[in-house]
Amino acid sequence: MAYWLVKTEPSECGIDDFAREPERVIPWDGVRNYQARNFLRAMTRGDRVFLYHSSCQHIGIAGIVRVVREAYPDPTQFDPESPYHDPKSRPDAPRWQAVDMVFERKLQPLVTLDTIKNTGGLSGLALIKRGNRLSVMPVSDAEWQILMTLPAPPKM
DNA sequence: GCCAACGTTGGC
DNA sequence: GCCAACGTTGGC
Repeated sequence: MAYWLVKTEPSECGIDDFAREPERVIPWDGVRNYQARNFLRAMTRGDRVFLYHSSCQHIGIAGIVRVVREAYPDPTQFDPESPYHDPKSRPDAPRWQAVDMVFERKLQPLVTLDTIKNTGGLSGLALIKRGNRLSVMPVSDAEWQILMTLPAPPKM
């Protein structure tokens, strides 16, 4: 089993969208970056995934979801109505993949970006590398353990 | 809203 | 294959 981190804007699909219907299977689609796609392909059933909220008021890791279906062709790439439509992708050679996720738990309080940046042992996280834009990335066992055992973020 | 950093595109 | 232009990401 492996660990991952995915970014999302909570206004699109945040941890509360998972928590609201804990049994619901939510497709993780719309990834349109090759490196991120390759990480999606590497996910296996049962992998745990940090859900990171970006571009919002409370930036940070807001919860954990779990992979329940491994990579399959992302249907949105073939849907002309979808904002993720990719006219260059062909059904016999799909470019993009999706996985399915379910809710596992929220992290309260959320692990803020500031905490992540200022905690030892996390400097290898792609999330905090300079200018990083990767929306799906691996998290090592050690990094996962650190993030799961963090004390409450320090008062500023 | 700003803007730095980045990935992709397309002309050559 | 190069690389400038462009659109997007994402923190601030």
